[in-house]
Amino acid sequence: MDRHSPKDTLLTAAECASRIGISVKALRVYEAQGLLAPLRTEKNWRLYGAEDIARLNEIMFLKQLGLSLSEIAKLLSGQTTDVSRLLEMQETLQNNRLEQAERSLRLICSLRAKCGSGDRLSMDDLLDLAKEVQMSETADEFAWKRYVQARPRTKKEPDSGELEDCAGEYRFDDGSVLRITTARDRLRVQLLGQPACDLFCEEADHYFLKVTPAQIVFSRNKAGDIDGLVLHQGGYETKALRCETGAYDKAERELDERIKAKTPFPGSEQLLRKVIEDHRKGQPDYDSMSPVLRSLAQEQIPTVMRELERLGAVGSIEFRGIGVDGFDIYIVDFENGRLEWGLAQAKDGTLTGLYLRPTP
DNA sequence: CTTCTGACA
DNA sequence: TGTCAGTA
Repeated sequence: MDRHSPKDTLLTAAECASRIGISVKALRVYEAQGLLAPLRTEKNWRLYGAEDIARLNEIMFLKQLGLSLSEIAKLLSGQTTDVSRLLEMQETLQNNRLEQAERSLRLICSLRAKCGSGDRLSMDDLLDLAKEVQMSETADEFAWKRYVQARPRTKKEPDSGELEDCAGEYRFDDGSVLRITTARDRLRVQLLGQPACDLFCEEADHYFLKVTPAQIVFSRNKAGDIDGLVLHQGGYETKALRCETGAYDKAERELDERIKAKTPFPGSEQLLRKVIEDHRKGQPDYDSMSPVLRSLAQEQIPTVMRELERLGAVGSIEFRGIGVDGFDIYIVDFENGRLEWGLAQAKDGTLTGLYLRPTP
Protein backbone atom coordinates (compact mmCIF):
# COMPACT_ATOMS: atom_id res chain seq x y z
CA MET A 1 0.00 0.00 0.00
CA ASP A 2 1.18 3.46 -0.89
CA ARG A 3 1.69 5.47 2.25
CA HIS A 4 1.57 8.73 0.34
CA SER A 5 -1.27 10.38 -1.50
CA PRO A 6 -0.36 11.50 -5.03
CA LYS A 7 -0.23 15.18 -4.22
CA ASP A 8 2.20 14.62 -1.37
CA THR A 9 5.55 16.15 -2.06
CA LEU A 10 8.39 13.75 -1.80
CA LEU A 11 11.80 15.01 -0.87
CA THR A 12 15.15 13.55 -1.74
CA ALA A 13 17.60 13.01 1.07
CA ALA A 14 19.49 16.19 0.28
CA GLU A 15 16.36 18.33 0.09
CA CYS A 16 15.01 16.83 3.26
CA ALA A 17 18.27 17.36 5.11
CA SER A 18 18.80 20.94 4.04
CA ARG A 19 15.21 22.00 4.74
CA ILE A 20 15.40 20.62 8.23
CA GLY A 21 18.97 21.66 8.81
CA ILE A 22 20.48 18.28 9.44
CA SER A 23 22.93 16.29 7.37
CA VAL A 24 22.22 13.55 4.88
CA LYS A 25 24.48 11.41 6.98
CA ALA A 26 22.16 11.86 9.93
CA LEU A 27 19.22 10.68 7.87
CA ARG A 28 21.15 7.59 6.89
CA VAL A 29 22.12 6.89 10.50
CA TYR A 30 18.52 7.20 11.65
CA GLU A 31 17.49 4.79 8.97
CA ALA A 32 20.23 2.34 9.92
CA GLN A 33 18.94 2.47 13.49
CA GLY A 34 15.49 1.54 12.27
CA LEU A 35 13.96 4.91 13.11
CA LEU A 36 12.99 5.79 9.55
CA ALA A 37 11.95 3.86 6.48
CA PRO A 38 11.62 6.27 3.55
CA LEU A 39 10.40 5.14 0.15
CA ARG A 40 12.95 4.28 -2.52
CA THR A 41 13.03 5.07 -6.25
CA GLU A 42 13.97 2.48 -8.86
CA LYS A 43 17.52 3.76 -8.59
CA ASN A 44 17.36 3.19 -4.84
CA TRP A 45 17.28 6.89 -3.99
CA ARG A 46 15.51 7.77 -0.75
CA LEU A 47 12.22 9.67 -0.90
CA TYR A 48 10.84 11.30 2.23
CA GLY A 49 7.10 11.92 2.54
CA ALA A 50 4.96 13.65 5.13
CA GLU A 51 4.89 10.60 7.38
CA ASP A 52 8.65 10.42 7.38
CA ILE A 53 8.93 14.09 8.25
CA ALA A 54 6.45 13.57 11.09
CA ARG A 55 8.61 10.74 12.37
CA LEU A 56 11.66 12.96 11.97
CA ASN A 57 10.00 15.52 14.21
CA GLU A 58 9.45 12.87 16.81
CA ILE A 59 13.05 11.71 16.58
CA MET A 60 14.41 15.22 16.96
CA PHE A 61 12.08 15.94 19.86
CA LEU A 62 13.31 12.90 21.76
CA LYS A 63 16.89 13.62 20.76
CA GLN A 64 16.82 17.11 22.25
CA LEU A 65 15.62 15.52 25.49
CA GLY A 66 18.88 13.64 25.58
CA LEU A 67 17.79 10.19 24.47
CA SER A 68 20.25 8.14 22.46
CA LEU A 69 19.28 6.84 19.04
CA SER A 70 19.01 3.31 20.37
CA GLU A 71 16.72 4.44 23.17
CA ILE A 72 14.58 6.25 20.62
CA ALA A 73 14.54 3.15 18.47
CA LYS A 74 13.22 1.08 21.35
CA LEU A 75 10.61 3.69 22.15
CA LEU A 76 9.36 4.08 18.60
CA SER A 77 9.45 0.50 17.40
CA GLY A 78 6.09 -0.54 16.10
CA GLN A 79 4.52 2.87 16.72
CA THR A 80 3.43 5.31 14.09
CA THR A 81 3.92 8.97 14.91
CA ASP A 82 0.91 10.62 16.51
CA VAL A 83 1.40 14.25 15.57
CA SER A 84 -1.18 15.70 17.95
CA ARG A 85 0.34 13.83 20.87
CA LEU A 86 3.76 15.06 19.79
CA LEU A 87 2.56 18.66 19.55
CA GLU A 88 0.97 18.44 22.97
CA MET A 89 4.25 17.28 24.45
CA GLN A 90 6.17 20.00 22.63
CA GLU A 91 3.79 22.58 24.04
CA THR A 92 4.09 21.46 27.64
CA LEU A 93 7.84 21.04 27.32
CA GLN A 94 8.34 24.56 26.02
CA ASN A 95 5.95 26.00 28.58
CA ASN A 96 7.84 24.27 31.34
CA ARG A 97 11.10 25.57 29.99
CA LEU A 98 9.66 29.06 29.78
CA GLU A 99 8.54 29.00 33.40
CA GLN A 100 11.78 27.40 34.47
CA ALA A 101 13.73 30.10 32.65
CA GLU A 102 11.69 32.85 34.28
CA ARG A 103 12.22 31.34 37.73
CA SER A 104 15.94 31.04 37.14
CA LEU A 105 16.12 34.55 35.81
CA ARG A 106 14.30 35.99 38.83
CA LEU A 107 16.71 34.24 41.16
CA ILE A 108 19.76 35.24 39.16
CA CYS A 109 18.66 38.87 39.02
CA SER A 110 18.11 39.04 42.75
CA LEU A 111 21.47 37.42 43.45
CA ARG A 112 23.22 39.77 41.02
CA ALA A 113 21.62 42.72 42.72
CA LYS A 114 22.94 41.43 45.99
CA CYS A 115 26.43 40.92 44.55
CA GLY A 116 26.42 44.35 42.95
CA SER A 117 25.62 46.08 46.20
CA GLY A 118 28.75 44.57 47.67
CA ASP A 119 27.09 41.91 49.79
CA ARG A 120 28.50 38.45 49.92
CA LEU A 121 26.08 35.71 48.90
CA SER A 122 24.91 33.62 51.81
CA MET A 123 25.16 29.87 51.99
CA ASP A 124 21.41 29.66 51.35
CA ASP A 125 21.69 31.85 48.26
CA LEU A 126 24.36 29.61 46.80
CA LEU A 127 22.42 26.48 47.62
CA ASP A 128 19.31 27.93 46.00
CA LEU A 129 21.27 28.78 42.90
CA ALA A 130 22.74 25.30 42.63
CA LYS A 131 19.33 23.76 43.12
CA GLU A 132 17.89 25.97 40.40
CA VAL A 133 20.54 24.82 37.95
CA GLN A 134 19.90 21.24 38.93
CA MET A 135 16.18 21.67 38.38
CA SER A 136 16.56 23.03 34.89
CA GLU A 137 18.75 20.03 34.10
CA THR A 138 16.26 17.46 35.31
CA ALA A 139 13.17 19.20 33.95
CA ASP A 140 13.53 17.67 30.49
CA GLU A 141 13.62 14.21 31.97
CA PHE A 142 9.99 14.57 33.04
CA ALA A 143 9.06 15.50 29.50
CA TRP A 144 10.23 12.28 27.94
CA LYS A 145 8.96 10.17 30.79
CA ARG A 146 5.57 11.70 30.23
CA TYR A 147 5.95 11.05 26.55
CA VAL A 148 6.74 7.41 27.19
CA GLN A 149 3.81 7.19 29.57
CA ALA A 150 1.48 8.67 26.96
CA ARG A 151 2.64 6.22 24.30
CA PRO A 152 -0.23 4.17 22.86
CA ARG A 153 -0.18 0.61 24.13
CA THR A 154 -1.69 -2.63 22.92
CA LYS A 155 -2.96 -5.19 25.32
CA LYS A 156 -1.90 -8.78 25.42
CA GLU A 157 -3.22 -11.78 27.31
CA PRO A 158 -1.41 -12.11 30.61
CA ASP A 159 0.20 -15.44 31.51
CA SER A 160 -2.00 -17.71 33.57
CA GLY A 161 -1.64 -17.14 37.27
CA GLU A 162 -0.09 -13.70 36.84
CA LEU A 163 -3.26 -11.82 37.73
CA GLU A 164 -3.58 -13.69 41.02
CA ASP A 165 0.10 -13.01 41.75
CA CYS A 166 -0.41 -9.27 41.37
CA ALA A 167 -3.62 -8.94 43.36
CA GLY A 168 -3.05 -7.47 46.78
CA GLU A 169 -2.52 -4.25 48.65
CA TYR A 170 0.39 -1.88 48.29
CA ARG A 171 1.52 1.10 50.33
CA PHE A 172 3.29 4.20 49.01
CA ASP A 173 5.97 6.02 50.97
CA ASP A 174 3.49 8.70 51.95
CA GLY A 175 1.28 6.07 53.60
CA SER A 176 -1.52 5.91 51.05
CA VAL A 177 -2.70 2.46 50.08
CA LEU A 178 -3.54 1.04 46.67
CA ARG A 179 -5.56 -2.11 46.13
CA ILE A 180 -5.24 -4.44 43.17
CA THR A 181 -8.05 -6.93 42.64
CA THR A 182 -8.79 -9.55 40.03
CA ALA A 183 -12.02 -9.20 38.10
CA ARG A 184 -12.80 -11.97 35.59
CA ASP A 185 -9.96 -11.87 33.12
CA ARG A 186 -8.26 -8.71 34.27
CA LEU A 187 -6.88 -6.63 37.10
CA ARG A 188 -8.47 -3.61 38.66
CA VAL A 189 -6.74 -0.90 40.61
CA GLN A 190 -8.31 1.17 43.33
CA LEU A 191 -6.90 4.21 45.06
CA LEU A 192 -8.73 5.43 48.13
CA GLY A 193 -11.52 7.84 47.26
CA GLN A 194 -11.26 7.21 43.54
CA PRO A 195 -13.26 4.91 41.26
CA ALA A 196 -11.67 1.56 40.43
CA CYS A 197 -9.99 1.33 37.02
CA ASP A 198 -9.36 -1.62 34.73
CA LEU A 199 -5.76 -2.58 34.12
CA PHE A 200 -4.61 -4.02 30.81
CA CYS A 201 -1.58 -6.21 30.35
CA GLU A 202 1.13 -5.00 27.98
CA GLU A 203 3.76 -7.58 28.84
CA ALA A 204 4.54 -9.77 31.82
CA ASP A 205 4.07 -7.74 35.03
CA HIS A 206 3.47 -4.54 32.99
CA TYR A 207 -0.05 -3.12 33.05
CA PHE A 208 -1.57 0.08 31.76
CA LEU A 209 -4.71 2.15 32.33
CA LYS A 210 -6.88 3.34 29.48
CA VAL A 211 -8.69 6.14 31.29
CA THR A 212 -5.48 8.11 31.79
CA PRO A 213 -1.90 7.77 30.59
CA ALA A 214 -0.54 5.73 33.48
CA GLN A 215 1.08 2.35 33.96
CA ILE A 216 1.72 -0.02 36.81
CA VAL A 217 4.78 -2.25 36.73
CA PHE A 218 4.97 -4.99 39.32
CA SER A 219 8.27 -6.12 40.79
CA ARG A 220 9.21 -9.55 42.08
CA ASN A 221 11.61 -10.70 44.78
CA LYS A 222 14.21 -13.42 44.28
CA ALA A 223 11.63 -16.08 45.03
CA GLY A 224 9.54 -14.76 42.16
CA ASP A 225 6.76 -13.37 44.33
CA ILE A 226 5.36 -9.92 43.67
CA ASP A 227 6.70 -7.61 46.37
CA GLY A 228 5.80 -4.19 45.08
CA LEU A 229 4.86 -1.99 42.18
CA VAL A 230 5.81 1.24 40.49
CA LEU A 231 3.11 3.64 39.36
CA HIS A 232 4.10 5.59 36.25
CA GLN A 233 2.03 8.74 35.89
CA GLY A 234 2.43 12.39 35.07
CA GLY A 235 6.13 11.98 34.37
CA TYR A 236 6.72 10.48 37.79
CA GLU A 237 7.52 6.99 38.96
CA THR A 238 6.23 6.24 42.44
CA LYS A 239 6.97 2.95 44.13
CA ALA A 240 4.77 1.10 46.59
CA LEU A 241 5.54 -2.01 48.58
CA ARG A 242 3.14 -4.87 49.14
CA CYS A 243 1.58 -4.50 52.56
CA GLU A 244 -0.67 -6.41 54.90
CA THR A 245 -4.17 -7.16 53.64
CA GLY A 246 -6.81 -5.08 55.31
CA ALA A 247 -4.76 -1.89 55.12
CA TYR A 248 -7.01 -0.58 52.37
CA ASP A 249 -10.22 -1.31 54.27
CA LYS A 250 -8.74 0.26 57.37
CA ALA A 251 -7.83 3.42 55.48
CA GLU A 252 -11.28 3.46 53.92
CA ARG A 253 -12.95 3.19 57.33
CA GLU A 254 -10.77 5.99 58.64
CA LEU A 255 -11.74 8.15 55.71
CA ASP A 256 -15.43 7.36 56.22
CA GLU A 257 -15.13 8.36 59.84
CA ARG A 258 -13.40 11.58 58.92
CA ILE A 259 -16.14 12.35 56.43
CA LYS A 260 -18.91 11.59 58.94
CA ALA A 261 -17.25 13.36 61.83
CA LYS A 262 -16.08 16.18 59.56
CA THR A 263 -12.60 16.10 61.04
CA PRO A 264 -10.10 18.07 59.00
CA PHE A 265 -6.40 17.27 58.98
CA PRO A 266 -4.84 18.74 62.13
CA GLY A 267 -3.83 22.31 61.45
CA SER A 268 -5.15 22.28 57.91
CA GLU A 269 -6.84 25.68 58.13
CA GLN A 270 -3.60 27.27 59.22
CA LEU A 271 -1.83 25.41 56.44
CA LEU A 272 -4.37 26.70 53.93
CA ARG A 273 -3.73 30.28 55.01
CA LYS A 274 -0.02 29.76 54.56
CA VAL A 275 -0.55 28.09 51.18
CA ILE A 276 -2.65 31.01 49.97
CA GLU A 277 -0.15 33.62 51.15
CA ASP A 278 2.77 31.67 49.65
CA HIS A 279 0.94 31.46 46.34
CA ARG A 280 0.17 35.16 46.47
CA LYS A 281 3.88 35.86 46.80
CA GLY A 282 4.54 33.41 43.99
CA GLN A 283 6.65 31.26 46.27
CA PRO A 284 4.75 28.11 47.23
CA ASP A 285 6.59 25.81 49.61
CA TYR A 286 7.30 23.15 47.01
CA ASP A 287 9.37 21.10 49.45
CA SER A 288 6.27 20.28 51.47
CA MET A 289 4.42 18.96 48.41
CA SER A 290 4.45 15.54 46.84
CA PRO A 291 6.33 15.50 43.53
CA VAL A 292 3.15 15.18 41.49
CA LEU A 293 1.49 18.10 43.22
CA ARG A 294 4.68 20.12 42.96
CA SER A 295 4.75 19.94 39.20
CA LEU A 296 1.07 20.78 39.01
CA ALA A 297 1.56 23.73 41.34
CA GLN A 298 4.46 24.99 39.25
CA GLU A 299 2.34 24.89 36.13
CA GLN A 300 -0.56 26.67 37.80
CA ILE A 301 1.32 29.32 39.74
CA PRO A 302 0.99 32.16 37.20
CA THR A 303 -2.78 31.65 36.96
CA VAL A 304 -3.22 31.33 40.70
CA MET A 305 -1.15 34.45 41.38
CA ARG A 306 -3.28 36.50 39.01
CA GLU A 307 -6.46 35.21 40.61
CA LEU A 308 -5.25 35.94 44.13
CA GLU A 309 -4.17 39.42 43.16
CA ARG A 310 -7.66 40.08 41.86
CA LEU A 311 -9.32 38.70 44.98
CA GLY A 312 -7.33 40.70 47.50
CA ALA A 313 -6.77 39.90 51.16
CA VAL A 314 -8.14 36.82 52.87
CA GLY A 315 -11.07 37.41 55.18
CA SER A 316 -12.78 34.53 56.92
CA ILE A 317 -12.24 30.84 56.24
CA GLU A 318 -15.04 28.35 56.78
CA PHE A 319 -14.55 24.59 56.96
CA ARG A 320 -17.13 22.81 54.82
CA GLY A 321 -16.32 19.14 55.37
CA ILE A 322 -14.37 16.27 53.83
CA GLY A 323 -14.78 15.27 50.19
CA VAL A 324 -15.14 11.63 49.15
CA ASP A 325 -11.54 11.76 48.00
CA GLY A 326 -10.41 12.83 51.47
CA PHE A 327 -9.86 16.50 50.67
CA ASP A 328 -10.52 19.07 53.39
CA ILE A 329 -12.91 21.54 51.82
CA TYR A 330 -12.93 25.21 52.79
CA ILE A 331 -14.83 28.26 51.65
CA VAL A 332 -12.52 31.23 51.69
CA ASP A 333 -13.86 34.78 51.68
CA PHE A 334 -11.59 37.31 50.07
CA GLU A 335 -11.90 41.05 49.85
CA ASN A 336 -13.27 40.81 46.31
CA GLY A 337 -14.89 37.38 46.15
CA ARG A 338 -14.91 33.86 47.48
CA LEU A 339 -13.38 30.55 46.47
CA GLU A 340 -13.68 26.93 47.41
CA TRP A 341 -10.33 25.41 48.32
CA GLY A 342 -9.53 21.79 48.91
CA LEU A 343 -6.37 20.27 50.26
CA ALA A 344 -5.23 16.75 51.01
CA GLN A 345 -2.36 15.62 53.16
CA ALA A 346 -0.53 12.34 53.53
CA LYS A 347 0.01 10.85 56.97
CA ASP A 348 3.49 12.37 57.12
CA GLY A 349 2.07 15.84 56.50
CA THR A 350 3.11 16.06 52.85
CA LEU A 351 0.65 18.10 50.83
CA THR A 352 -0.64 15.66 48.23
CA GLY A 353 -3.56 17.54 46.77
CA LEU A 354 -4.66 21.13 46.30
CA TYR A 355 -7.35 22.77 44.26
CA LEU A 356 -9.30 25.97 44.11
CA ARG A 357 -12.50 26.73 42.26
CA PRO A 358 -15.35 29.19 42.21
CA THR A 359 -17.97 28.47 44.86
CA PRO A 360 -20.91 26.59 43.40
C1' DC B 1 26.63 16.11 -10.79
C1' DT B 2 24.21 13.22 -7.34
C1' DT B 3 23.19 9.22 -4.33
C1' DC B 4 24.46 4.91 -2.13
C1' DT B 5 27.15 1.80 0.84
C1' DG B 6 30.71 0.82 3.85
C1' DA B 7 34.97 1.96 6.32
C1' DC B 8 37.34 4.75 9.44
C1' DA B 9 37.87 8.62 12.47
C1' DT C 1 28.29 12.25 12.85
C1' DG C 2 31.95 13.89 9.30
C1' DT C 3 34.58 12.32 5.52
C1' DC C 4 36.47 9.50 1.94
C1' DA C 5 36.50 5.98 -1.68
C1' DG C 6 34.40 3.53 -5.41
C1' DT C 7 29.96 2.95 -7.82
C1' DA C 8 25.63 3.22 -10.31
